[in-house]
Amino acid sequence: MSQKKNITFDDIAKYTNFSKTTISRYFNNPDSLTLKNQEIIAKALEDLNYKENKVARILANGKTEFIGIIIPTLHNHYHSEMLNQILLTYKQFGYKFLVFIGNGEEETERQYIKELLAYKIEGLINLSFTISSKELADLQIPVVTIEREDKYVCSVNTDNYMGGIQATSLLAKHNCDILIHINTHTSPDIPSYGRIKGFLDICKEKQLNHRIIYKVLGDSYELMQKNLGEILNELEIEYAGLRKGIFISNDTHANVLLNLLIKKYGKLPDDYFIVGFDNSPISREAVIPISTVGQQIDKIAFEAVSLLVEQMNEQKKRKPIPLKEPIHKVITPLLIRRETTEH
Amino acid sequence: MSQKKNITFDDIAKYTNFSKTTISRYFNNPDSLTLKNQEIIAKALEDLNYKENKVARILANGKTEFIGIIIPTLHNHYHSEMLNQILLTYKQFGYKFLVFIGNGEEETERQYIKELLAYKIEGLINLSFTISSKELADLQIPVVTIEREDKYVCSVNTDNYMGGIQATSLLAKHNCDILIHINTHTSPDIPSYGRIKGFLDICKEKQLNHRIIYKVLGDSYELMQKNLGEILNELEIEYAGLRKGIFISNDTHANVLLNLLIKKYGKLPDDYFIVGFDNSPISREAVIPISTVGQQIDKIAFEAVSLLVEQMNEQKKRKPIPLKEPIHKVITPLLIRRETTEH
DNA sequence: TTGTACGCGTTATCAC
DNA sequence: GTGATAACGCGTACAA
Repeated sequence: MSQKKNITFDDIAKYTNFSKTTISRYFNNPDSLTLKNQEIIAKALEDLNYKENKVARILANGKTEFIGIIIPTLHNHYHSEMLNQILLTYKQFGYKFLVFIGNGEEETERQYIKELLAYKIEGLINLSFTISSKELADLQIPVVTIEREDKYVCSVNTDNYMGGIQATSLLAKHNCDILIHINTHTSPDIPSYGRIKGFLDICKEKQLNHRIIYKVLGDSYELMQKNLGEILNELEIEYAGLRKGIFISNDTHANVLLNLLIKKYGKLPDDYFIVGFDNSPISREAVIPISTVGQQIDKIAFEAVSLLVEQMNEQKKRKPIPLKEPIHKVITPLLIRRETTEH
Repeated sequence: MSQKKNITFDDIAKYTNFSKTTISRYFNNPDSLTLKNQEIIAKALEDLNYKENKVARILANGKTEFIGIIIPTLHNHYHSEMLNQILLTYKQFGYKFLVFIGNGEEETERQYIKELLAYKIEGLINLSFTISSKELADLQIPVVTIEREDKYVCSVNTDNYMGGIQATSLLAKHNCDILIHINTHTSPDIPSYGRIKGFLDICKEKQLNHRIIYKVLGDSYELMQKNLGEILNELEIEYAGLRKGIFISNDTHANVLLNLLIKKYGKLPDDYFIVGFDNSPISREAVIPISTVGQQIDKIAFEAVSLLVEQMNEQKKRKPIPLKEPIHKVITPLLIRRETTEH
């Protein structure tokens, strides 16, 4: 009925008395046609209401312009904003994104990667942490990881070490008697380990009294409250009367800690100084705006796609020269001072 | 060099002395082969390290299994969580998602849709509000919209009217002297208009003293603070000494309002009752957990994809029967009582 | 159960 | 500047 078949180059060729080849050239190298003929074809496209079919083009020239993304989740602001910024690069680079949520399930993610390869993605951006960089490197397509183990593949990461230094230095500047870092145990292979190292290095360099509390705080708000409540009780006893500088794993945790203090004291006590990490919305939206170390997500995303595009372009050459060593880019974080350190 | 060409059905056919057809059948209808031959082919796939090429399959059978998504932004929790839940449906339905961030730019979004059509998406999910449902209906592919004007296309929306009723009833139950709804002006075509209507209907039904304040609160935290500060000042004067029940457009705004009150009084005054909307993380993470109306994002996402899948399946039949009328599904919101109403 | 031949809608190569 | 023809890799009547 009205379900007329799609218009193809053949139809246009017949309609205009050109050959398919010429129609193709109209799209890919219009200058090789006379202006007049360009107009004729342009009109034919209008008349017949032609719609391009990039699937056929892919099969013919092998370029999908697809980038695959594996991301563990979108539940937290960091990940959703990163995806946001990655997707926005379409405007600059023209690559389309096929997105999968990995959820930390290794076998599932392996399956997703297989599916992505079946769709002939030209490159992969991986934010998930389950699959080793060795395995990713074996995929034989350009790969860029963000903020995860990256020994064998290209990556873009925040300069976590610098972040740790910034946060710790800020606390040190306030003459805290004890500097405390609250975090989970982290492997030195993971970029975020740098935060711990930065904290330790500054403390040692300045010979500051310090302590690291390793604890898994949990996924739910209730668990975080419980666990941080316990930590807080301990700190209150152990360091009563001392100026406490606390550098905590992220802003969500910082906010929980802050709320516990506010509930107990009605305000942030003068002997507490808190710095979070991420510059996530909660850090501004908290009752008392929280000082934090901001990751430049837009830059990270842009660099990741750039790095991938470079490699994908290399792949398209007749004799691609593979990278000898993976490239690791590092983006400086920004220290943001708010009221939890400047009261 | 090591860049040997991709293995195709032809290679496997030669290797196994079957025909291409048989190899194809191995994938699409394995039971039509003897078990022994299945094993032979399976082994050959291993030996040659075959990787499937779905692009070629698309060209041959026309099924891309692509769904396009246009989403205005991922900056707020509602949108990123919706995308999250939509992407997760891959496990159930197998459709892959091509995602574009529209950013509210009409012409850009039109461009994105064109690109999606060129990749032969089988259906489109639109969360953006710029392009009219009339225009979307003309695309000639199944479309489902979420929480936007939907006159001419299928949609899934929260039952905003019910949400308005829930929030207002909760405030009414607390014997507020004045019920206030703070929102931006909303067209009756938009689902969220139901919140306003629900508020009004309950107020009229119960003959409650009420007022709606229409105001654009702004995008930045600072602007919201300023605008809500002004509104609050006015309320404090106008309704001094009265029990004020405030139903406000969303949890972010509710939190700003709450923080303003806490800063002024050190606690939430007894004569204030606040209900937000969305059940976004901030509503639990606020100093005083905020009562809110929670949208069931997981259900909305699932229903949206289901609805789309049904239509896409219909399209694949020999004689697709188009829907006479667009289907509009409605998901009930959940009232969540927290401390801003239960103090 | 298996094979032959052709189609899907482009691009690439080589002619003219 | 333009055209004929062969890829690209798989699905599918139809035939055997």
